[in-house]
Amino acid sequence: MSLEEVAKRAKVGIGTLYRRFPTREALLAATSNERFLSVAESSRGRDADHDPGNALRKYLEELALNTSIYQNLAASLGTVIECGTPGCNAITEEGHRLLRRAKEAGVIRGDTSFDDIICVVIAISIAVEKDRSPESRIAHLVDLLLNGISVR
Amino acid sequence: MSLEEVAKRAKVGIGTLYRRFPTREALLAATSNERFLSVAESSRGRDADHDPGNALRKYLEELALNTSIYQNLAASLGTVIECGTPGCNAITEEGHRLLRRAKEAGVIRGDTSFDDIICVVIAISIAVEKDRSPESRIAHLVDLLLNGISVR
DNA sequence: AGATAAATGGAGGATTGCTCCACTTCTAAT
DNA sequence: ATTAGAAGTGGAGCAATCCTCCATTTATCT
Repeated sequence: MSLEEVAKRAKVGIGTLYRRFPTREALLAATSNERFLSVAESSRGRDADHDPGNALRKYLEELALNTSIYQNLAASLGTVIECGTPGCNAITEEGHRLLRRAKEAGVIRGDTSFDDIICVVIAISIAVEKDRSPESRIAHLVDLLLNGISVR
Repeated sequence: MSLEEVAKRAKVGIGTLYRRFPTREALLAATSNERFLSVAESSRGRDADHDPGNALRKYLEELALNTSIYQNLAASLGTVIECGTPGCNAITEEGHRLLRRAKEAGVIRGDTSFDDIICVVIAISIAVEKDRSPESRIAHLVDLLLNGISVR
């Protein structure tokens, strides 16, 4: 979808669109803001049950699901997530928090970074972007991330 | 890099470029053909030592490394790899073979598909695309894929 | 040589991104 | 109510790129 088309549908001029959202990423971030806020919020609620491993798993699944909804969001997630909207900040903070707690609880390897995780969420989102109901595939891929493909 | 620029540097007209490589992916595939052939070949040689787990690991590392070399190849790897050049076919066949052997040897989960693996190779390649010497980061991410982020 | 086939180059239409500035609307001070 | 200045808006238009189409050149065959 071209930005001219976006402007037309929003019934504003292309100049106005560019002033409000200087980059495509800014527009995507704004579009996903509430969605991201709600992912972060429901994750915060879940953590109350003191199961850091499961909380992390659910967070990853929901983030991947919400990232795969808008075409082309997945590929730019790395940039989008750094653009400072409340939703992006909430997602980032919550991710770091979950990772820290999971490490403290000893259920996650110490050498795992938030970047590692975002990298895999991007991959999962790209992979399922065209699926109609991607939930089960996402669950499978998140499971691969958590447990690896090796037999235990 | 625009395709006009590619044509100019190759000293052919833009029409000729398009006839020989109808899509960007075809051009990328042709560019990477020898590289992919050599990855597949060295992987075949390695398998002689009857360590399927290690052979798979090396294959993944080399594929990710060679995919991250050309800017923008990573994001289209899924399409590129299906385009039928000898290199792409060799990579695909070798990947399936390694996966089958590793499963037979009981070192890889049965529910892991070749698509799952390409998906993660894409992610890894995108993540390290801008790194100067990505080898160690690739090794880390491949290790995450193989062993998961959970503590064992 | 002449006819036919194959390959080539690049002009040009279409799309999209993005800037710039003439114009409109709002704000607030008198 | 008037008006000067600030803030906001719209869209014309340039630049970049993609890709098609066909006049021309080059190769091949008899």
